[in-house]
Amino acid sequence: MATLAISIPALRTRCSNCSLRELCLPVGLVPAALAALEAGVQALERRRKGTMLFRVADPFTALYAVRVGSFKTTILAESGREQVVGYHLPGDLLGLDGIGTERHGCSAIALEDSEVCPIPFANLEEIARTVPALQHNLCQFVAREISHDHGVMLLLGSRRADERLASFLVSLSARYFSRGYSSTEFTLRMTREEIGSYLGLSLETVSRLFSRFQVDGVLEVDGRNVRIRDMPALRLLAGRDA
Amino acid sequence: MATLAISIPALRTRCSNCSLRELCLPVGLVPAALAALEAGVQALERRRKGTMLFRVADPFTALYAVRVGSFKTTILAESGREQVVGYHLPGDLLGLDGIGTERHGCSAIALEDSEVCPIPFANLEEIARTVPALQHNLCQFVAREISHDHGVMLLLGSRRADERLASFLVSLSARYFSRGYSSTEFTLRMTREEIGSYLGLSLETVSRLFSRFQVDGVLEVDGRNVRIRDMPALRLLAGRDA
DNA sequence: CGACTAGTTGAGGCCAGTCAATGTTGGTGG
DNA sequence: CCACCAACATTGACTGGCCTCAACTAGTCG
Repeated sequence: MATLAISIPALRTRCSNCSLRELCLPVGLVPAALAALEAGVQALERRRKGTMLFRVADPFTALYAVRVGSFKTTILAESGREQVVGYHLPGDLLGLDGIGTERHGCSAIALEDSEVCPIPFANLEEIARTVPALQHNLCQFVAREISHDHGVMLLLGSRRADERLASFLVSLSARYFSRGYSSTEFTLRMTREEIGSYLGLSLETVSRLFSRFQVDGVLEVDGRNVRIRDMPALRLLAGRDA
Repeated sequence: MATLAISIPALRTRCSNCSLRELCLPVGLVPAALAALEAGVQALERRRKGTMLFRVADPFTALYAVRVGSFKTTILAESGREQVVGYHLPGDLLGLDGIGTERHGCSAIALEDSEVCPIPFANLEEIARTVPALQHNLCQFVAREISHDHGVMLLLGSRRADERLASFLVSLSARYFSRGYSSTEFTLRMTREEIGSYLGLSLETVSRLFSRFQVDGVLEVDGRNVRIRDMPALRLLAGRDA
């Protein structure tokens, strides 16, 4: 293609004009710091739907910022059973748990054709040495993941099935909203089985709940297209305890 | 007071001779870095059984290294329901999730009379700027917490009650062992209700399981004193899937 | 068109929660 | 010292929410 000469430089990551700047690692960095970060970030990488970005026990070399598309992260029990532990949208950072052990603790799989910015971790630490704000941001990102996981643990440990699904949808709604999309209408990128795995439920239970929510007038569901019709009711369900 | 002049230096934290050095933040630091870390660490703080070290939404100012005793960390659902999300032994770092939000995301409560080393976070970041190894260690600690939480999520999402309790005991056994204590005989510092809350089970179920494990010859249980009689069986139970 | 994947819905069973009674332990005050 | 109380723990009976198994439909792809 004649456009290739243009598209290659376009492929280079430019944190400074990235639309996700405010959601990603560069949050609040001054221009000089941004430039340093950019210098360490390589070209975008594409991943087709269903392919792996990294897998459990792979050596940890880089973090990945989701640019376009979405990913699930999964962990593997010794038994071979797999569980979804995360659902990642544009602006999210992937692979944070690898920092602790030098190896990835989970696998990341593209849920649709997607693009990520690989951020080599050695570079990142190097830059963080001279840019305290980046060091701070990095730690914050990692720590925020802990808070998030605690929320999921609360969900899995003490909520009923309908409350879990409601929480999942409310949280998803908020995440789409913060990315500039509709908070009431979106397309799920995961199967019922994957949602069930994430929420500690069987796929049949998830399916039944979608039906029930629709009958109750809380949702409009058409396959993976979801429209929230009664947000207060959904919030109530998500926030109440068992 | 004449003794005060003596007791104050005694109370000062000395990472360099701390018996927990290999489990705590100073892991692998060179002497010069250790000295810098020490300089920022304040006097030990004591907490009586049942008292709080910090509570949800408190401003985050410091990390705490457990020196003696044990703590539970709990989070609060909007409904007021409380769930235990962590069980912390000597050498563990408390409060990591506060880094992300400037406020503590959970409460820490002493399960027995305990002592902690408060590590002011502002100091820590300052030191980390000049001691890259410390910056690296800090990030690693935070990230390892994520891996740990993922393990708990797997437990809560896809394991049966007996598998959860077995996993809890195996993990506890390993943690005591790495601290130089017996891996087969220890005293639980949590009530059945707290264990249940951590594992997403009712206190009655936990109690019944302890009884069943005893009947099966896997454990010897006397209140909170536990002796593991058949470690392979316990591991088998912990590692198998539902 | 057949094979396959994803999703929906029904029937039945079991695991674990709830409710309740009782036992045990440790602390407190008369 | 003992009575009393509260917190913790154990055990039984019952129930119900969710899982499992299974059948059927719709959409997709070679």
